[in-house]
Amino acid sequence: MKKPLYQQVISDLENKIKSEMKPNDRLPSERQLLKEYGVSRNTIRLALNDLEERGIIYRLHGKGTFVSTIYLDQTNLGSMYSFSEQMSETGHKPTTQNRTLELVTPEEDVANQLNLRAGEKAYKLVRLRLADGVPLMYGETYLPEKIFPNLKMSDLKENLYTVMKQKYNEQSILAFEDVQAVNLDEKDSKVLGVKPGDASLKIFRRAINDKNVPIEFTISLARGDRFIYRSRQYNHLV
Amino acid sequence: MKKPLYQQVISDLENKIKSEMKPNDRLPSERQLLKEYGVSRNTIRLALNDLEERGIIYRLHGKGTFVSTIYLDQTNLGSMYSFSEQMSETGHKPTTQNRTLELVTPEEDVANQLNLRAGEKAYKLVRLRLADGVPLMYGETYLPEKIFPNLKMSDLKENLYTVMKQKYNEQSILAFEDVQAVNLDEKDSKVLGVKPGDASLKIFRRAINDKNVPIEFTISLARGDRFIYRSRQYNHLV
DNA sequence: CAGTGGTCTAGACCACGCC
DNA sequence: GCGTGGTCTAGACCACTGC
Repeated sequence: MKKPLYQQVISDLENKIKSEMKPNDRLPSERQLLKEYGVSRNTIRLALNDLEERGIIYRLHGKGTFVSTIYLDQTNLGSMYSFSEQMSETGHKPTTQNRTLELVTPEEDVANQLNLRAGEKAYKLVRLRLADGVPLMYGETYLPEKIFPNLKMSDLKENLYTVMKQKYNEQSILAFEDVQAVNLDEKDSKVLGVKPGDASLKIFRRAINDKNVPIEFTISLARGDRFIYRSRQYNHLV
Repeated sequence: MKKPLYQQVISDLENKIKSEMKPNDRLPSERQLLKEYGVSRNTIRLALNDLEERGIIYRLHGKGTFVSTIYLDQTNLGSMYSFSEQMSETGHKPTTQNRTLELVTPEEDVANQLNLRAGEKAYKLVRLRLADGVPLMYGETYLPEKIFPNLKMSDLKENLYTVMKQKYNEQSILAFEDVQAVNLDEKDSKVLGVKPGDASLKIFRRAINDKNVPIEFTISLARGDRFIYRSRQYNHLV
C-alpha cells in the first residue's frame, strides 16, 4: 500500500490547510515546499495541481499560492462516486449500510435508463450512507444483470466501483446526474432522520462505460441540511 | 502572443480527434507523441492531462490513451449559463428580468469567493428568470469592479456572458457549482410564486477565467418543482 | 517479454508582481 | 532585482497489460 509521493504531499498539505490555515493565507512557495518534502519541483506541482483542481487552493502568477474559501461545516460531495473518499478527506467517518440486494424486473423508466429490453432483469441494491453514524443519503441502485451476473451481497463489502472493476472489469467513464429539490414525505423523512417536509436533494445518476453502455442507474435522496452536491463545469474552446 | 508548447499540442490533438478520430480509437503513445512534436514527455503529459480532465480522452494503464465515447462540441457551462438553452430545448419561452444593478462592498463570504481585498467593490446584479412568464429562478450575481469597470444596466440587454466576452474580453473557463436543497422562507417563496416551506435548489456558482482569477459569484434559488440541475461527471480515475 | 501509462528527478529559462 | 508561479528538458525506474 505505498502511495506515490505526490499523493502523500497532497494529503499532508490538505491536512495542514484544514487544521492550521485560513482562506487566503499564503502557502510556502513551490521551491520551499520541495526542500521541506525532499522531492522535485515536478512532484510538488503535481500535488498543487490536484489541490487547485479541487478548489482547495488557487495560484497567482508572480505572487504565490493561497488557500481558497473552503466549505467547512458542510459535507461536500462531488458526486456519489467519491462518497467515501470525500468523507474521509473532510474528516468524517463514512459508513455504508447495504440493506437489500435483489434481482428484479425494473419499472419502465428504470429499464429505459439502462437500455434494458423487455424482460431483462437488474439487481436492485438499496443502501443507506452515513457520516459519523448520522444518516445522510438513501439510494436505490440498479445494475443490469447481463453486465453484472451473479452479483452477491458478499461482494459489496468492497466499494461498489471496486467490485465493478475487479470482478467484472467494468468502469464508469461518464455519468449524467440530475439534481432536484423535493420535500420529503413521511416515509423518506423517517429514513433520513428528519422532519416530513424538509428539503432534500433527489439525485438521478446514469453511468455508462467506455463502450457507451449504461451500467448503473441510481436514485438517491440526500439530506438538505447536510449534503452539498458539487460539480465543476468546464468551458473548453479551441 | 506565443502559446506554450503544451497548449499547442492540446489544440492540435483536439483538432485531430475531432476531425479524424472516432470514440475509443487509440491515440499514439506518449513516447510516439514526444517524437512527433519534438517535445519532452512532461510536455506531452501536461497536454494529455488537460484533455483527460475535460473528458476528451481517457487513459488505461498499460494499454494506451483513447478517445472518449462522447466528445461534446459545446460543453454546458452549468445551470446558469445554459438556462436559456435548456428552456428552449424543452419548448419553453425563457425570459430574464434584470431587477437591480448596484456597486456594493460585498459581505465577507462573497468577498472571499471573489478574492477581493478589503474595500474592493463588486457589482451586484439581481435577476429573475422566468419560463413562459412563470418565475423559475431568482439570483444575485456579484462581479468584481476591477474586472468589469463601468458596467451598466444597458449592457445587460445582451446575455451576461456575451457582455463579459465582448465588452471586457473576459471568459469563464471553469466554474465550481455547489447545489443544496433548502426550504423556502416567506420572502423567497413569494418571489418564486410558491408556498413557504417548499423545497428549492440553492445554487452557488464561482467562475474563474484562464488566469485563475474569479470573475463571477452567483447565488441562485430555483423552484424545486420546475427546475432540474444537470451535470456530467467524468470518472477516469482509479 | 515489450510496450504502455504512472511517477520522479535535477536541473533550466520565461513571465509576472512588487519594491 | 528578486521571488513567485509557468513552462520545459532529458533522462530514469515502476506498475500494468497482453502476448
